[in-house]
Amino acid sequence: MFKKKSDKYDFKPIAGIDKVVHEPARMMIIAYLYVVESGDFVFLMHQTGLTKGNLSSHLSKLEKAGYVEIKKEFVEKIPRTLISLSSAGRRAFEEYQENMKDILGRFE
Amino acid sequence: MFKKKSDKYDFKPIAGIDKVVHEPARMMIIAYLYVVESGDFVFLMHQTGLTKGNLSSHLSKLEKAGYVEIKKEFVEKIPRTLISLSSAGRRAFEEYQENMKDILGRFE
DNA sequence: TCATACTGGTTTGCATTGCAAACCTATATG
DNA sequence: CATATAGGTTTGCAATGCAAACCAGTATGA
Repeated sequence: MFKKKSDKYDFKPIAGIDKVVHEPARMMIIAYLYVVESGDFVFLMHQTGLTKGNLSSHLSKLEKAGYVEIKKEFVEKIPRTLISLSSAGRRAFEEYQENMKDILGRFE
Repeated sequence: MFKKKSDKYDFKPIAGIDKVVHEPARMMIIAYLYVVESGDFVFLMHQTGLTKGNLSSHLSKLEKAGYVEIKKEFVEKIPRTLISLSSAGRRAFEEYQENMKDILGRFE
């Protein structure tokens, strides 16, 4: 997304940051999924500290962006929502990291 | 803001990110002011690519947070708005950088 | 001289968020 | 069978980001 050899004092690229990832609540979700590969709804709720309503809507947003895959399965008649990062989500998060590091690196 | 020796897989601190700095438009503004010490309204408008309405409201928000100081002076009868980062703003930005680097550093 | 345009902003209005409370459905429990 | 609990989704609201509309002062020009 950013140019490789960007002008050190051109900060306009900051405006192009991926807001789906940038939002802290979603960043937490993505960060967890990035390291654990897959987690269920309740796990994510506890790890992130988000309320369930909040978590639910952020997951919807991530799903609409194509960043997570949501599979609902039944375990002993109890529904279980399994969430995992899609390859697009993984890529988006890695790009986000690069962009942020690029920006932050300019102040050293 | 974050603990020094944070658990590598505890991402809750992400939720504590300073949203005043985190918002891309304001991050641009702060980034410029961080390196140039002081700039006027028109300069910031061009450097950030923000519309003036947008810039104006973000500056108000930064001022209310105590992150910038705004001085209005007259130069040859023409009003000139000079904006500079306050020490609190400078500190906030540095803390933000540390926090983000801490987080991003966990995925290497 | 009065209108017209430009510069430098601020305010207003709207569409989009993030958030939690309220709600829904299904299973367990007294 | 009432009531609680688990696992989510939907609803309602307050706060945001954004640009269009507005406003004041200065220069231009017929």
